[in-house]
Amino acid sequence: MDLSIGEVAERSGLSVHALRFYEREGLFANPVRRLPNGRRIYHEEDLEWLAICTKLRSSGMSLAMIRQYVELVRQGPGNELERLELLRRHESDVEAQIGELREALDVMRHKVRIYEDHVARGEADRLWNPSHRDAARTGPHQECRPSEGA
Amino acid sequence: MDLSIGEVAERSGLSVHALRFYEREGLFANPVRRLPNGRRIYHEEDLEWLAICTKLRSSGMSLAMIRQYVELVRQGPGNELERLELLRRHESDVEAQIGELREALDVMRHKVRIYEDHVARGEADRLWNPSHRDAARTGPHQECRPSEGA
DNA sequence: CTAAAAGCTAGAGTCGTATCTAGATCAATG
DNA sequence: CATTGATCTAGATACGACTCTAGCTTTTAG
Repeated sequence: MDLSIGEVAERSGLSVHALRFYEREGLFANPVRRLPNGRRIYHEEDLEWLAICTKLRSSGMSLAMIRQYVELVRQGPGNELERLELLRRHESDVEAQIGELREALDVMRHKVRIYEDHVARGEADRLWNPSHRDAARTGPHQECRPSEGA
Repeated sequence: MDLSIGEVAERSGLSVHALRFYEREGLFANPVRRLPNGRRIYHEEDLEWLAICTKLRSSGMSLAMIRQYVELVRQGPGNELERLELLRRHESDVEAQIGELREALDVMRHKVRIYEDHVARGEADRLWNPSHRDAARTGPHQECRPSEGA
């Protein structure tokens, strides 16, 4: 029924340190209660909440933003539009992130293909080496140009 | 022809501080030369290289990994397979990142839809508020469950 | 000629997100 | 009962990636 910090750490994947840290940072939806001896007690709902937090974290939501969200939730009903706005804001952040990643991926795939071609043809050593700038002028330079990559 | 650190900063989007920092960290493909008075001089190739670096950075490649790559490039021809391996490694990192982001996006879209529905129906205040745990037992709880989100 | 702007170095500070340490207490086990 | 392990607090430390400061020299504009 009641969970110790150690159990929650194990089941949430967060360290006990991180759990105490999250608590100090005000990231728990409901306040963490204590046993008479001062030890923290958690419940299943806390684990569920932590699962949400780690999902949001994994999408790059900052602890500060999670805290804003938690604060809205703790204020109780009536601010759903604000919560919605916050989520939508992060949603578009994540979409932008994905866009950037995909772009970088394209660049890298292009690089990889160039290397593969040249390695396959045994011509690898004709790739431009930017530390020998001359090569860029005298030989073919398939490297280190923004259009082609290094 | 020759570019000052200020010009490079402006055109690369990096600060002059960051440029000096990158240099200390060994992230330049060719060593940064100096004028007799000690000032750094850069060239177009450096800008091109920086553009690549910022692209890699934007996909989350660490400076350490960029440095590894630079070192391979500086060693000259012969290690193309290592470069390839490094790029492929990061490529799959990025793919994994995109996967995580998409997952988180799904979760959030689900949350957003729940909020929208309830707000639209004027039933927003029946969403579960995790700081009043009773509500989770007495009323309908469409919130803060890992399956449904908060 | 002077004042502002740009550059230099070495090193300190910042921010976010944890993680670890020391020293104390409490709980469970042989 | 004594050890071991879990927990507590407060505060220190780490790490990545910058960012800024102080104090000095050089360049440029008026």
